[in-house]
Amino acid sequence: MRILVVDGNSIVNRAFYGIRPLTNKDGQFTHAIYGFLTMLKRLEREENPDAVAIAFDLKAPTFRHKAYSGYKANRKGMPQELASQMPPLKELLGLLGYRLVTCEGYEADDILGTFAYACEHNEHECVIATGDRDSLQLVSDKTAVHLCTNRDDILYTPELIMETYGVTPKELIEIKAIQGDSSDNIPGVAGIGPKGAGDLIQKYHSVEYIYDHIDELDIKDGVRRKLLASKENALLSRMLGEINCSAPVDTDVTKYVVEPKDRAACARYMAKLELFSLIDKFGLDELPPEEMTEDDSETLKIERNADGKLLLEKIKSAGKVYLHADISNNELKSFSACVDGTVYLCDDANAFDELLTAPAEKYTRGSKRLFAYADAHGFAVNSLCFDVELAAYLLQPSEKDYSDRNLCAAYEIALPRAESAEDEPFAALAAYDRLCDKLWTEIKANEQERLLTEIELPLADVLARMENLGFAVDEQGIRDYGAMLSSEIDALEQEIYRSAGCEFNINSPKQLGKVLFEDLGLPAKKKTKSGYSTNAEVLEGLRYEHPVVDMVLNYRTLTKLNSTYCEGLLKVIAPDGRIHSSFNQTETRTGRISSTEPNLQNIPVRTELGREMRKFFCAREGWVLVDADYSQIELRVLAHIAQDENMIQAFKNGEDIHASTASQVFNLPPDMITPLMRSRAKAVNFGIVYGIGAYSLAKDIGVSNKEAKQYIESYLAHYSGVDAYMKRVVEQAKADGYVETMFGRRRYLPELSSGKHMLRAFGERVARNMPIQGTAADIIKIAMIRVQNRLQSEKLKARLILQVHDELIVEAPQDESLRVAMLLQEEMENAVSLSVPLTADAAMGKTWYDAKG
DNA sequence: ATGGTCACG
DNA sequence: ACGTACGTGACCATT
Repeated sequence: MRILVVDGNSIVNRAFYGIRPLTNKDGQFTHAIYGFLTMLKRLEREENPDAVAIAFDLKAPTFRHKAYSGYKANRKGMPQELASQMPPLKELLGLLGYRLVTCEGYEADDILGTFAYACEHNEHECVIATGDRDSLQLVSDKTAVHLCTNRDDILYTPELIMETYGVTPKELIEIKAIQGDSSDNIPGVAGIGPKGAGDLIQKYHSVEYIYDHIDELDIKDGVRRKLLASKENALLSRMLGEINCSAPVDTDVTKYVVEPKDRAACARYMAKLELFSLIDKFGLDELPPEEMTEDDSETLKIERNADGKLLLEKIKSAGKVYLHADISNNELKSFSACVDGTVYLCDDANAFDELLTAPAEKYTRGSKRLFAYADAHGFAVNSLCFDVELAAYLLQPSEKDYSDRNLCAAYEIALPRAESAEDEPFAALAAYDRLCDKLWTEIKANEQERLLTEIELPLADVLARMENLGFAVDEQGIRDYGAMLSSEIDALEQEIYRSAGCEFNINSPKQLGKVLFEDLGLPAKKKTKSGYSTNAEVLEGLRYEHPVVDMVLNYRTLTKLNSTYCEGLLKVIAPDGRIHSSFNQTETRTGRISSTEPNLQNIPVRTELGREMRKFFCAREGWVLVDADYSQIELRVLAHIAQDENMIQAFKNGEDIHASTASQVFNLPPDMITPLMRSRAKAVNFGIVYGIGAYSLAKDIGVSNKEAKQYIESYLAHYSGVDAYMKRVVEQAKADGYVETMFGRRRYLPELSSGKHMLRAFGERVARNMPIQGTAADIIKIAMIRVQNRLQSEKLKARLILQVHDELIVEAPQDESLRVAMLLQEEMENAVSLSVPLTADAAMGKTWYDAKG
C-alpha cells in the first residue's frame, strides 16, 4: 500500500502565509483552512495514495525542549489568526474522514519519521508531504518526500537528493549538524556554512568520523580550528538534527484509509466557513438534495404550469411576491413566484408583464435584468422593493459569488426539501422570505437602507437602460483604423526581427526577455516571478541601449490598440450597429460599477493615437453626445470628509488645486509655482488619495526617496485636517473591522489584523482610500439617477449611455443638446451637498473624441 | 487557470 | 530583509 503522511503544521503554515487572508462573515479567518485542503486535494491527486495520515504537533513542550533548553526558542508561537483556524481545520479533516496523528512529547517531524521507518519494515510505500526540508533525511527507497514550495512541488527520491546535495539522505543530518539551523536553534559549527559543511560530509560522511580522525584529515587549519572550537555544539547538533523515528503512534497503514463519514456535514461545515469552492473540489455538491438539508426541514411546495391569471390574482391579493425570472436577451423564458409559501412556475409572459407593473411588492434578485426587460417591452416596473444580490453586495462587497446557494448557506437558511431533482432549483425561492428578512435586518443594522433603496435599486434601472441603448460606433472607421495599425504592426515586426537578429514571438514576455536580456545582453533591472520584467517602465529605461527597445514599445502600443480595441470592439457590435456593454453593479469592493464585454471604461484617451479610437464612438444621425465630468471629485470628497480647512478654502476659492498644493508643499507664493512643481504636487495629491508611500511617490515623479518623504510631510503639515483624517480612519478601521463611505457603503478589512506587515500595510492604504473612492462612486450614482429622472420628467428623448467613474455621457437629439448639457451639469453638481462646491464640466460633439472637453 | 502587460478613472 | 499607491477588465502566452 501507499500512504501519504502529511506534515500538518508545515503545510498549514505554508497555506497561511501563502494565501491572502480570507474571512467569513463572522470574522473567522479561513485562508489557512482553504489552502490546506486545496493542497491536500492536490497531493492526493498527484500521489494517488491508498491511505492518508495527517500529523500535527501538540502544543505541549517536547522531549527535545528538555534536552536542550534553547531549542526552538526562536520559533514564535502561532499568530492568533492562524491558531484560530486550527480547531475548525481539524474538525473538518475529521469530518472528511482523515485520521489525524499527534503524540504527546513528539513533534510532527517525529511522526513522519516513524511512519517512514515503519514502511521500510512493512513493505509499504510512504510519501511525506511537507514544506520543510528537514524531512529530506527520511528519504529512502520506500519513502519519498513531496516538498511543497511556493513554486513547483518537488518529489525527492534518494537519487534526486544525491543529485541536489551530493550526499545520501542520512548524510543530510550530518551536514545540518555542522552548518546549523538558526530557525531550529541548532547551533552547528560556528563559521562553517552550507557549502563548507557539504564539502566535509561529501568527503568524510559523518561528524563522528570527522572528530575521530580530526588530526589526520586533509583540511585547512582554519576549518579544523573551527571544528574543534565547536565540537560540543556539533555533537549536540548531530543529536538534535536527527528525526526520532520511534514515536508511539499507530503505524498500521490499513487504519488510515480515508472514509468520508458524513458528506452533508462536511458540506455544511464548509458552507459555514464560506469556503464554497471546496464543496466542489471535494465533490460534495453532487449530494442528493435531501442530504443537504436538515431532516426536520419542510417539503418544498411547488406547483408547475401555474395559470398566469390565477397566479396574478393570488399575488395581488397577497400584496407581496418572491420572484425569480428566467430572462435572456430581454425575452422571458419562464418565471417562478413564491406566494404564501408555495412556489408557482409559469411561462405566461402577459401575466409576468402585468405582475411587474402591479403594485405588489417584489422581492427578487438580478433587478437589472427585470428593468431591462421592462424597458425593452416599453413599460415600467413598479414596487420592486428588494434585491438579494444588491443587498448581499452592500453587506459584503468583497464576496465573489452572490448565488442563492451561497447566500442561503452563508446566512444559514435551510432550504425546504425538494421531492424531485427537477424541483431542486426552486427550493431557494421558497426560502426567500427568510433570506430577504435576514438580509434586510442586517441592512438596517448597518444603516444601509437608503443606500439600497435610494441608490442601488434605482441605479439598476438606469444601468439596464444604458445597456439596452448601447453606444453607436462607426464600424467602418474602426476597420480602417485597424487595417492601418495592422500594416504598421507588420512592418514593425520585420524591423524588430532584423534589429534583434532573430525571429521570435514579441508578444511573449518570456521570449522577449530572452532576446533582450540574454541574446542582446541588455541590463535586466527588474524580475518577475517567472523571469525578466519587460514592462513599459523597464523598457523606457533601456530606450537608448538598443534601437529594438523603442520598436518593441511601439509594437506594444499598436498591438494593444489593434487587438483589444479594434478587433475586440468589432467582435461586440450588435446588429443595431451599437455596442451594448454590461455594467456590473456588484463587482467592485469600493462601490464603483464595472463594465465588461466590452469594457467601455478603459477606451484610450491619454495618448493622441489611442484617443483617435474615440472618434468611432458617435451619436446617431441627428443626435449629439453630451459629456460631463466631475472636476477633482476625489480631492473634493477628501476635503469634505477630512474637513480640512485649507483644502476646503482652496476649493471654495476656485483655486487650481494642484497649484495650491504646490504652493503649500513648496512654501512659495502661487505665482512662483513652476509647471514641474505643479505636476509633482499633483502626484502627491494622487498619492494621498491612494494611501501614499514615499517610495512609490519617488518612483512616480522621479525624485529621491528622501525628497518624496519631505513632500509628504510638508503636505500633511499644511493639510493637517487630512493628516488627522488619515490617522483617524485607520484607527477606526482597526476598531470596527471595516471602513465606510459618506453614504454608509462598507468594506471589511480583515487584512488589518494580519500578522504580515505587507498585508497590514495594504489594509491601511485601502482604509484611507476606500471612503474617498467609494464616496465619489456613491455621488455619481446619485447623479445618474437624478439625470435619468430629469430626462424622463422633462420628456426629453436624450438618454444616458455611459458612465466612466467621474464622467457621464448622454446621447441627445441635436435640438435638446444645450438643455441636456445644462441639466447634466446641474444634476451632477447638485447630487450632494458638501463643504466644498462640486463642479462638473460639460461639452458636446458628434463623437466622444469631440465631446470630451 | 495564472501571470504579465497595459488600457482607463 | 522585503516590497511598495487605490480601483477595474481584456488580451496573450503559458501551464
